[in-house]
Amino acid sequence: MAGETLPGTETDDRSDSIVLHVDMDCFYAACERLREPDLAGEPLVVGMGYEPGEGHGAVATASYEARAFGVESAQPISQALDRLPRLEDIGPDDDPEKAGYYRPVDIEFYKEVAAEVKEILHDCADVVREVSIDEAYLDVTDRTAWDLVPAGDRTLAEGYARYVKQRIEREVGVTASIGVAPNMSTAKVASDFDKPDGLTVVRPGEVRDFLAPISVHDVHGVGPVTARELGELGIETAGDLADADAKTLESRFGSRGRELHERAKGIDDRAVTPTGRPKSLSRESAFTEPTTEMADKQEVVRALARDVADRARSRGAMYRTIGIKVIVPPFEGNTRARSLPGPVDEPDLVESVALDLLDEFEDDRVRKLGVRVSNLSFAEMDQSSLDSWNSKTDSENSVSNSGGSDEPADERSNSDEPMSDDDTAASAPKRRGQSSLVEFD
DNA sequence: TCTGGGGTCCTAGGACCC
DNA sequence: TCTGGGGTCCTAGGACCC
Repeated sequence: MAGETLPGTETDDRSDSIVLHVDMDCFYAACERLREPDLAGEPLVVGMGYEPGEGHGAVATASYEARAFGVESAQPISQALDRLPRLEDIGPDDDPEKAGYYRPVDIEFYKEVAAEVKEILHDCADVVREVSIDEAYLDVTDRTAWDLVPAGDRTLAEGYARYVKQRIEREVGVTASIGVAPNMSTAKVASDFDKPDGLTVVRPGEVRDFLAPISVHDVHGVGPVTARELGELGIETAGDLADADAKTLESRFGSRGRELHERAKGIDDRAVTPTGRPKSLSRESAFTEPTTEMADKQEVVRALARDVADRARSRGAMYRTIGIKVIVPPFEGNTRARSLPGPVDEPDLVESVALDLLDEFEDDRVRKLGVRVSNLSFAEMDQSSLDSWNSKTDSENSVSNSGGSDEPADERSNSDEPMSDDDTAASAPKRRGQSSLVEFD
């Protein structure tokens, strides 16, 4: 039989993996400061809807200086302005030290900066899973080791992570926090442990002790609902969760319960896999004021449908399911969807199906509408054409295509992609809807 | 925290098939 | 046709993440 089964007591040889979780610090704000260095050290809020008369919108990223005033990610912009007025808006008697700078989300620019960071990440690891514009997992097992450096008590892995961190800062000019651990979920918690500009290393033997004092709120996959329910069971920390009865958790939370239990114990044998293709594409938009006007709703749905269809086409995606989302006050969501016999790329159909589904909500007051295509399939495109739509026009993440399909086979890591044969963003993106990825951190 | 936008995954019920 | 079980697909909703 094949060797390799011999020595370890562990059955799973992933337990000595080295995973980095790289999490950019206040990424949008950092990007703004890159092109506007005077913003350094100032309270800075990046978001939408802060201009007088705009009224609705939310904070995408607040710098730490702004957070000191109580401004937080995802906060309604009105609340942010209450806590930290814009410098432009304060009166002569107000203290300018208690006001801040606001900038609109400019996702295209952030993607450019992110692309520079990713280039470094791909250079530093064989497998990179990009989670979002500002976050990625790296499997660096083959690039470094858990061994201690010769005359010290630090690991080689720590040195390697420091090297990645420094390259990002030196070559791009923004900072990242990095968590190093034997698995993804622990690395994730570790990167969060010492933000900003942090580096936290959790060695294989230390995982459980490291996690134990962490609040369940900070366990990946635990949101407000689960945290509350766990609280009712007397489970407040990851340690409590790790010690909890597996059966109880599973009966109460289903398969997620088991997963959370494992995570809390520091067990996570998922391999770091490259970013896959998207499963759905959607676009949504909120009304300034909830409306019952069918004509208004239809107009919005038409625009969203066109946008989504454009985006699907530029990504080479065909869709089999078309759906809408209708949010009615206070904040109740409704979804409707229709599947087609086979995958299509037909913008007119997206529009007509979406409008059709909207009819059911003719009489409802509507706060927000969305259009979505899912059940995606991708025409075979060779990597170079993927890269070219990636680097020009239509706005999409240069992020998500780096993975092949699901087959692990195809190594494409060698040839540094022909990315740069980019023929100048020729056709101007017509009306690129300000997509706005929020960055929480 | 009265609430912006773009995603993922899971569950549960019903239809339908064998 | 009163009646068991397994599988798959579809829709809707919910929790969560960034």
